[in-house]
Order: sequence, then structure tokens, then C-alpha cells
Amino acid sequence: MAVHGPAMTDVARLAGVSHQTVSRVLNGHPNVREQTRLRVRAAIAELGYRPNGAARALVTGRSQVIGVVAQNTTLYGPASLLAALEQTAAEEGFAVSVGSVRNLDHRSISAAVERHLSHRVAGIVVIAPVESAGEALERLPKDVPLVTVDGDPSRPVPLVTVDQVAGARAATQHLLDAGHRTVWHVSGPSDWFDSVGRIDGWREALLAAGLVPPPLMPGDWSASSGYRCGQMLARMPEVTAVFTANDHLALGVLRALHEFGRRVPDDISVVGFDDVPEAAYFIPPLTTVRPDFDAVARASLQMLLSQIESGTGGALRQTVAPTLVARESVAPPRR
Amino acid sequence: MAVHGPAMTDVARLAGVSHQTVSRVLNGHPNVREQTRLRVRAAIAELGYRPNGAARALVTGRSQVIGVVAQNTTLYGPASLLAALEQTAAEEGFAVSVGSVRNLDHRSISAAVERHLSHRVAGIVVIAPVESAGEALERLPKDVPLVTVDGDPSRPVPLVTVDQVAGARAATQHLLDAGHRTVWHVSGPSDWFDSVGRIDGWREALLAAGLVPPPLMPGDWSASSGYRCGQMLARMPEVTAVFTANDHLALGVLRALHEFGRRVPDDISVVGFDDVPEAAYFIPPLTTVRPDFDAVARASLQMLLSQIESGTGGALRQTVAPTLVARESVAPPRR
DNA sequence: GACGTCTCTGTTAACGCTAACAACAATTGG
DNA sequence: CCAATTGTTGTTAGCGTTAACAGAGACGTC
Repeated sequence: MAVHGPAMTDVARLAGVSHQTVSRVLNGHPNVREQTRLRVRAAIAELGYRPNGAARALVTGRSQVIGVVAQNTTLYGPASLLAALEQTAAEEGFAVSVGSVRNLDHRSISAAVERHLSHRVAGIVVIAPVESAGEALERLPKDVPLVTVDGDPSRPVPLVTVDQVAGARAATQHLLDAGHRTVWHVSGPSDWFDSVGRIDGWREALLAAGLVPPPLMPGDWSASSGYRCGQMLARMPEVTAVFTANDHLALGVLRALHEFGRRVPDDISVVGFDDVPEAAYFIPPLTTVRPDFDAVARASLQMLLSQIESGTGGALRQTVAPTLVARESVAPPRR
Repeated sequence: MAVHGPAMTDVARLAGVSHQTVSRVLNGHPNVREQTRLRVRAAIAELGYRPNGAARALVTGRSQVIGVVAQNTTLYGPASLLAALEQTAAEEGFAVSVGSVRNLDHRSISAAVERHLSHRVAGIVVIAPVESAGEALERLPKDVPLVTVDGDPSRPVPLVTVDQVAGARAATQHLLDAGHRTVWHVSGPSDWFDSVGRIDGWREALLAAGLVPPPLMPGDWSASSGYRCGQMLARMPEVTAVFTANDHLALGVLRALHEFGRRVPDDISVVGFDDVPEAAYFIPPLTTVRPDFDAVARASLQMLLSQIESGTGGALRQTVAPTLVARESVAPPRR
């Protein structure tokens, strides 16, 4: 074990140059004779040399690593985002270090950020969808490039976010367009910005149509809470259209409706949010709103990289529009 | 930007000691006077000092980072595993760097491993569920602590794996116990060891009961392929029990059966694998097999850490038994 | 021919930390 | 009382890389 690989000096010796020339070749400096460059490359290949990131990080002050702070990476949204971030980062030559936290409270977030900072990450992406994360972020050292995803729109921090409001408005409008008199909403937890945005969008669409929003049914993202809400919705004959804050809630609702003999979409129409891969195979196939996680990842990474390169902070803001995916869970109400 | 924080010497100066004493306090060396230790800690706190991981990694030859190579971290299984690994690693003071790859072929895996190596990770966990990953692993440098998860049982590499065979056997037996004459199987892709193990377990259980396994229906983990298989199963009156290689396949099957008017569990019983959180809210709630991802993560990390500490390689092997979760999708066949 | 100006390459000094050794006091044993 | 041991601290030398500067040719210009 611990048979350390060759270092830059070994490559230099083999190629008959100084270690600095090797460094220049590696970093793509212009002023290296083509012939020298080739000799160096050959030596690198022959020795199987791999640059030591730690040494580079030490001298440059930052590593080629981006830290991501996320909660609950088992959920579809965060997991997709994380995967997309990792892909995009890899293309830019960055590794991604994950610091998932159980709770998005001040202490947990700070701890995760601390861990990343002590590894001298080049920048940090915080997937911080809840209220309590916000404070933690403002107390962070100002000299670390930072981007938040789905965070608090009211804070002066660079933010990339799915346009929750537009998505929710589209979902609600889709139901209204189908002829429904009103639309009920099963929401996510109230301390998530995602939830708040979706509630706002739903409310806006109703108000714009001159309707009074019916009471909100609060859930917690899980199929389980969707089921509980569904049991209530099923009992109310007037309910003909439901918009749920995510697909898992929708799944729970679908099952409750099924148990009560309320048919979807014949009796009640349902629209979800997220477009999980299985949504097309729910009973019935779920109409839902698909956020573009790749676009979010790309936007946040780009924002982060520009901070890293330029050194400027800047509280940019970028929004990615989701698209409605129409399937069979929506139909006009029966007279 | 680039306002570098205080270094060890700054702490030392403030505490009135040498930087080496600070290092000793940080690393918990025994021979430091209690009073000195307190002074140093106070200085650390006052300056908000954070040790520089890069410098430490440079001098010790390895960082407090564990590299994870995984494919498709959007799927429930890999995502759960990753999250569990990260949690466990954090408890041990390690960060986790993810290198997700699109394809698990030789080139991609090697590239991901290379990236990790150049960051001098302390060890690598490869979630390598497919055939083609195997070769890549054997050509890796021997001096890097390495553990594979759900990998090839026939290769001489430390391996932690869910006991797929036992899980599949339990699922199949559960259906036989309910009185079914035979059990059909919708499998995962044939190059995944998970699939192979589950097929083996299914086959074993049938053979042990003196039955001839019916034809295998190959799927690809997705609800979509489950749906396609389900359309065929629904057409065959003799089919009364189906075991699917994961819950998403089961979801697709459920929907196909529903469309064809075949009721579950009245006409056909279904058992899945994974116990995704939504499985309890399928129509009907799905009986499934739950692998213990936390246990897998703990076992693999423990195995990795012991390699890191001892320096010995050793081709250990550890298996984690899954449990059957009975819900409503299984019933005795109708006469 | 002397002098600037390129292009290429080498030399030296950090970066912040740990390991190895050295140094000194306090304690013990004879 | 001297030597050996122990506990505590300081000094020095790297780890492998990049940045800053220096130097050697080649070339063109006055």
C-alpha cells in the first residue's frame, strides 16, 4: 500500500526538462515548443503520471472540487439535481463532493459547509429549499463562491430556481381549461420554497379566473400524506379537480380516490409536479409538470464558475421554466 | 475574494506556541499539557481557524475523502445507497466525492476512478452492478483501498452485496405459500448482477418446490418495460402470480393488468423488490422485498476503513439479507 | 554591432501541514 | 548527586505543485 505514484519531477527527468515545463504542459501554457510538449506527454503516458490535486490545491488555494449541500438526496428532485450537477461539473473538470444533511437547519448546514470549506472546495452549491437554511447562508464567509438552488428568493444570494409559480399556474390553468369550476391543491410542507411557490401559482391562476381558492390541504411530499388528503377529497362530492405539489402526493391521492370508488379522470382530474419516470404508469397515467433539472444544474454551475473565475460575487438570479406534460389523469368534469 | 483564512502559524502565534503544538492539539496527540491545549483551542475559536485539508493531504498522502463511483444515481437503489454512504462517511469524518458515470463500461469507470485518484482519495467505493464494470476493476492500481457494492461475486475484489438470491427466494416462496401453482418473473437487465441474483433466487425457489420455471420476461428496471411485460401477462389466463425484479417494474405490470381488467390481488398476485417509499401507495399496496441500504453502506464503509487503516487488501465478502414486506398485492389464487 | 523584444526553459521560493528529531525541564532510580 | 526516563515543546525538512523571476537564444531594428 501507499506506493506513491510518480511525481512531476519524475516526469521531468524522463523527458529531460524541468518540472516547471511539465507543469506548463499540463496547464496548457502557450510558450512550450511543440516538440517538448510531445516529449513531456510521452513521459506522462509512460509513467502513468497523475497530477496531485492536493498539491495543486495547496498552492493555488482552491481545488477542482465543488461542494454540494443537499438534503434528502433520496427524493427524486434532489437526486436528479445532484446527478445533473455531477455530470455538468465533470465536463468542466470538477469533481463534486456531497454533503447531505438530515435537517436543513442552521447548524446542519453550517457544519456541512464547514466540512467543504476545510477541503478548500472551489465553490459551493446549496440545494436549500427551506426557510431555516436561509439564515445559515447569510452568515457564511463572503469569499466563497456560492450558488443556491431553489432557495429563498428574498435573500441577496445568487439563486437558480425552477419557476414554481409558473409551473403551478400552468397546472391549475390546465384544469380550468378542461372546464373545472375550481381546483383543489395538496401542497408540500409550508417551510419549503418549492411548496410556497406552487401554492402561489395555484392561487394566482384561480384568482385570475375570478375564483376564490378552496381551502388548502397541506401535505409533506410523501405518498402517505397524499393518501390522507385523498381520503378527505374523496368524501367531498363537489371536488372535481386536484393539483398536487408533487407526483408522490398525487400517487397517494389516486389511491385514496380509487378506494372510495371515485374514478380518475371521470369523476376527478389530478395533476402532479415533477414528472417522475413512473408517473406515466400510474393508474391512470399522470398529467404533471416537468422541471428541467439539467437546465437548473447547468445554470447553477455556470453561475458558480463565473464567480470562481471572475472573483466577483454578485447576486444573480436565474429561473428555469417547467413544462406541462399532459397525460390521461385530466378530463372535463361530468355534468 | 481569495481572502485566505488564518493558517496554523497564526493560531500558534496567538496562542504563544509553535505551529507544531497546534498540529498536535488538532490531531489529538497525547503529550500536550492541558493548559496549552485549552489556549490553542481558544485561539482556534477566536480566529475561526479551519485546517487546510489540501496541505494535510499533501503531506500525509491521502485526504479525508472517499470516492464513490456510481451509475444512474437517479434510481431509487443507487440514490439510497449513496445517501447512506454519505451519512456514514460523515460520521467517520470523511467527505464523499461522487463520480457518476453514464455507462458502466470499462472506459467510463476507469475515467471516474482516475479522477478520484488524482484527488488522492483515501479509498473508493464502486457501485458496480454490471458485468462490464468487472474488468475495469481488476486493472486498477492495487494500492488503493477499494470496495465494490453489488458487484461480481466471482471476482477477487472486496464486495458487499444485498443477498439478491435470498430476497428473490423469499418473494417467490411467499407467492407459493399463498397457494399459487407457479410464479412468473419479470427480470431486470441481464447484465446486472442484481438481476441475475434475483432470477437465480426465483428459479431456485421454484425448483425446490418441484416446479418447472415458466419463461422469463426480461425487463430493464423501468415502469415502461414492466408495462410491456404486463400486457403479455394479462393476456395469459393461467398467470396468477408475478414476481418483478423491482417496484417500478411492478408498477408497470399493475397498470397493464388494470387496463386488461385483471384485478390484483384477486386475479393475479404481484410482488416487487426495493420497497420504494411509494410502494405502499400503489394500487393495490405492493408486497415487496426491502434491502437494507444502511446496512450495506455501513458494511462497505467499515470494510473500506479497515483497508485504509491496516493497509491490507484482502478480498472480503459480506452479504446483507433483505426482508419481505407483506402488503395487499398478494392473495391466494381463485379456484 | 548594440539593443530591445520575443519565445522558450530553468531556478527558486512559497503554499500549510505532518513527521522526525532535538531540546529542555521535571521526575525517577540507584 | 548523577544518569536515565518521561513529558512537553520547538526546529527543521520535506510533501508536489504553481508563480515569479531570471536567463539563454533567435530575431528584428536602429
